[in-house]
Amino acid sequence: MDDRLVASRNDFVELMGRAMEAEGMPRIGGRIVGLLLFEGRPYSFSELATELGVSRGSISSNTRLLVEREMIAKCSRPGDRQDYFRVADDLYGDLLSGVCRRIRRTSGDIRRIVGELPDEGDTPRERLERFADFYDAVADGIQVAADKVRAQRDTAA
Amino acid sequence: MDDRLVASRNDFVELMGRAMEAEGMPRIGGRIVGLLLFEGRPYSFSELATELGVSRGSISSNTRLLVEREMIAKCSRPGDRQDYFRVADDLYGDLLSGVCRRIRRTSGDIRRIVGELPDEGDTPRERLERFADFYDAVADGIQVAADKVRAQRDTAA
DNA sequence: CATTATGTTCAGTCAATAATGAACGTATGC
DNA sequence: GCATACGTTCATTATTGACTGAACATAATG
Repeated sequence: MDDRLVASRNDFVELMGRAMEAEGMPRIGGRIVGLLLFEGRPYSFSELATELGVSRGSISSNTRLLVEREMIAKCSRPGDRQDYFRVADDLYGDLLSGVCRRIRRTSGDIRRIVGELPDEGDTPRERLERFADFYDAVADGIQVAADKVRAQRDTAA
Repeated sequence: MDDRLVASRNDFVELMGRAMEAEGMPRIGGRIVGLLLFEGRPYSFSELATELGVSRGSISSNTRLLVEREMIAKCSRPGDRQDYFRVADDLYGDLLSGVCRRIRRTSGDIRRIVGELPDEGDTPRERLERFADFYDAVADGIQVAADKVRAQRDTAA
């Protein structure tokens, strides 16, 4: 393979690793997604381990995590015992939905706390409600974006 | 202070601590913001340390970080040497702008890598461009939300 | 049945970084 | 000038969580 292409690929894989890390997930998870995205074809379990130079244990736990979050999908091939992985059909939409869910969980937590505030006295009820509203507004916005992405994909297909 | 109110406050402070941690910032930073938001009044440097039960060193580094990110603001009082802190006027908008900036940086990184791909041959150019487009679309959406939040605040005031 | 391929689990290691607290510089008030 | 209050810095400690690799379970293959 072209040297420059390899260099680009490594850059991209590392970039995705760091981006994933910033989202609070293991770096290797991002590397896996990056590799699959860059190459645009399924990779086998062992291929992932050798290509990324990480332990099989890491591949096992990270692919499981990524499949759970629907960022990649497991697929198999007739006459081949290995597990293969590819990027999920709706990777973009699912990325957004995940962010969305996290935000809504936080807003829900805030509202739960507000609900337990004493009724009388000087409480921060209104301030906290506005804060929760803010979170929900952001989640709404992202949800719209996710729907848009899905619509676009469905039209293209 | 009412016991239940104290309990709620601790819950909220801890919630903000964890939320901030999820955003890749120190937990204490979130606790500071949570306390200021809940109480709705400025707190002095020492108050923050004693109230949150953390070292003065932590208060120093975390308030600096939060001021840099414009999530809180330093304010002073005539005839008082202490530093006081309050939530920033545009906390919400700045939170969103921060997220936005991070996303655009990633999309820029992707486009830089795409720009260095060899011209000919089978390259993932189009795939990666679509990925960068996705990131930008999300950033656009968040930017809109941030503007909306600012507009709302300016009307209310 | 022995061997090999495959993926999982988990105890231990390692690295990143948050938090502490003592030492320090500076300013204030007595 | 002395004592005190305030905030910063930085070396050290503690914590967290990713990663490894060996042991394991399972299934295919000859």
